[in-house]
Amino acid sequence: MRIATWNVNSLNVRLQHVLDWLRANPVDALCLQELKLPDDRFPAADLAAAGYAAAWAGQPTYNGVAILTRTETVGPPLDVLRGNPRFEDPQQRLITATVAGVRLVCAYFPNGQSVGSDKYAYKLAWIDALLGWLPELQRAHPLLALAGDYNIAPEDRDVHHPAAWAGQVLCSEPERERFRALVALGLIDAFRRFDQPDRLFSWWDYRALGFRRNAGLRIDHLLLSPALAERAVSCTIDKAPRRLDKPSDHAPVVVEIAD
DNA sequence: ATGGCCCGTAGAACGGGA
Repeated sequence: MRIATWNVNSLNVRLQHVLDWLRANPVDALCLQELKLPDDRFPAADLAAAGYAAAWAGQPTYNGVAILTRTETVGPPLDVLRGNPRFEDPQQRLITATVAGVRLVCAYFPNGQSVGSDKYAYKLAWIDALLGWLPELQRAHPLLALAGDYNIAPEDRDVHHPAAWAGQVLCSEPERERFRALVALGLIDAFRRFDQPDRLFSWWDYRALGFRRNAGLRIDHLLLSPALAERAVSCTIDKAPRRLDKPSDHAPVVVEIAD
């Protein structure tokens, strides 16, 4: 099966890009972040017509996450859970479902704005709460995937200009420590299991010709439990949608898992 | 050198993103 994650920066604006991408890349599960629409405006009918069922958690203006599943191959998302049961949060940033036996967590980590800000403190607390919840999930689900926009570039090689980003939000040591804490729980960064080109990122700033200059960061990740990681056969970042008119600033990340 | 865009809500700018 193939699992993908993509921050679409408004599903309303990007619906056609998602439909086009799914037609060309009929993954079995697609995690979406930054829907930026309330639940009653989620385009379930358009996705169903394209062969995808969905579970979503939206809100007006900000955040919002969804898990799409290819009905023909894996059926609808099962046992859907919104949010983290250990963290009361009005911001819709987490949705979990079972897809073909895999417990799939779709996450939109907080951005954090700037180191030392209130939003940064919220980011760290949010991640700590996720770290608190994951062991329970791991015990119940040997096949576990944590997919999404982490808003963390784990290492300097995930940053186009490490010196300029040193200590800044997305690259600060407390954030990177938490990424390593996720790995220390026993989760594996699917992307780094394989040979990858240098300077391949998943996000590029809209400003200053960021994509043209490849001024990007790798902040969208798929962490897999060992039982899943040992079955992974590839992990790729698809830059093609970033070249379209009115693109999302993020590219999809795809992992293929052997049967 | 600096800052450079995009989205939603609004009904003009502004908060937020990263």
